[in-house]
Amino acid sequence: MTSRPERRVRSTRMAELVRAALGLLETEGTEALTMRHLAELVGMRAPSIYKHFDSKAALEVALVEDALFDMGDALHHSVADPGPDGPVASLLAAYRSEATSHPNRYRLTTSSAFPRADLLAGLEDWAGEPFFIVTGQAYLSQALWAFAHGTMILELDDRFLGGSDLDLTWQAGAVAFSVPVAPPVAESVSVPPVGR
Amino acid sequence: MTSRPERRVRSTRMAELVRAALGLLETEGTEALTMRHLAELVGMRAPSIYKHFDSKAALEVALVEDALFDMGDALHHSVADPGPDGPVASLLAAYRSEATSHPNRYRLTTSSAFPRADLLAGLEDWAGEPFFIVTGQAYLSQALWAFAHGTMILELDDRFLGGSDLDLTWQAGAVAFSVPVAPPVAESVSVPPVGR
DNA sequence: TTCTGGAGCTAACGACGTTAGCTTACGGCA
DNA sequence: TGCCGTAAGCTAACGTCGTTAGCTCCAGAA
Repeated sequence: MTSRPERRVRSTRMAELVRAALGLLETEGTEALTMRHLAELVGMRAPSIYKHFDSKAALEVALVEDALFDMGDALHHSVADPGPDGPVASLLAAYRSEATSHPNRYRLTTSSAFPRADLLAGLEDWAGEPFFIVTGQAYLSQALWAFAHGTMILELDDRFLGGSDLDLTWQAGAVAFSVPVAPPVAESVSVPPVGR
Repeated sequence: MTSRPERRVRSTRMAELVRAALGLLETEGTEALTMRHLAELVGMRAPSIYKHFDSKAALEVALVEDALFDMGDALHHSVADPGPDGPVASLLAAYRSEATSHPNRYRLTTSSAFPRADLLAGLEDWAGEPFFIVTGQAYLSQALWAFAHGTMILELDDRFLGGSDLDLTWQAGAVAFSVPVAPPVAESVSVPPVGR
C-alpha cells in the first residue's frame, strides 16, 4: 500500500504558468509549447519564466505531476467503486477517460525523453498501484498496464484502422485480462512491481 | 491477405546516409541525430544532405521503412514457423527481439510526431498483418498489438519496477491473449483492422 | 567545344532553450 | 527617513537546430 504524495507548493505566478502551459499544449499542440509562446500568453518575456522555473523541463515536470495526480485519483476511485463490468473494465475505462481528457499531456507524461527522475518521489508508484490492486498479481498487473498504455497511445495517435470501434478493442483487452490465469511460474508473495 | 510492398530504390549516397543515420541514432541517441552530425559522419556539410533527401523527415521515413520491413519479415516468419509455446508467444518473441535490436529506431517508428502518411503505401498494414493471422479476430488482434507495443516501449524506457523479470510480463500477456475468448459482441467476418 | 545537371560548398535566416547583466519596486530595519 | 537586499521583470546575445539561396566544380552528352 503506497500513499498519495504531497503536492509541491506553487506561487500564484507558477500556477498561472502551468495553467497557461497546459492550455497551450492542448490547444496548439506539443510543438507550440515554447518558452516564448508561453511567456507571451501570460504577458511577459521568455527569460522571465526562469525566475519561476529552472528550465523548460522543470515546467514540464509540473505539468506531468498534475497529470499523475489526476490519473492516480481517477484510478483509485475506479477500483474503490467498480462498475457492473468488473474491476478491470472499470479501471481501463477510468484510464482511458483520464488520458483522453488531456491527450497531449498524456503523451508528454509517457514520452521517452521525459526526465522521470525529477518527479515527486513515490508519485508514479502511487498512481500505478490500482493496476496491482485489480489483478492481485505482479506480472499480470504489469501486462495490464502495458495493454492500457499501448491501446491508449495508439488510439490517441489514430493508429488503429479507420472504422474500428475502439470500445471493442478495449473490451477485448478487459476480457483477456479478467480471465483468472494461473501464475506462469510459482510466484512468492512480493512487492507489486507495477510502474515506477 | 496484404502483400509485401516494393522497397524504394536508393542511390549509393542515400544508402550511405541512411546507414550512418541508423548508427548515429543507435549509438549516440535520438538527440544526436542532427543534419550537421550526420553530414560530418559521411564527410560532407549539412546542406548537401538536401541534395539527396528533401528534409530530415524524409530521411527518417527511410529509417522507419527499413524498420517496418525488418519487423514485418520477422513477424511473418514467426507466424509461418511458430515455436513450441504457440503462435502468440512466438509472435511476441519476434516482436520483442526485433524492436530490441534497434531501440531508438523503434521509438522513432512509433513516435507520435512521425509523419506516417509519407510511408510507402501498404507497408504498415503488411507489417502488422501477423497480429490478425495469429488471433483470427479483428479486435483481439488490435488488443494484442497494443499489448505488444505497450510492453515494448515501457521495457525500452525502463519503466517497469527494477527487479522485474520481464520475460514473465511478456508471458503473462501471451497467456492472457492465447485463451480462446468469445467475441464480446457478434462480429461479422470483416476486414482485419490491425494497424495502418 | 559547349552546355547541362548533379553534387558539393559557404553564408545566412528564423526559431529554439538559455544566460548575463541591467533595472525597478517593495519590505524590513537602523 | 534613508538604506539595503531581494524578487521579478527586461534587453541583448549565445550556440544549436532545420533549412534556403546562391555559388562552384566537374563529368558526360551534344
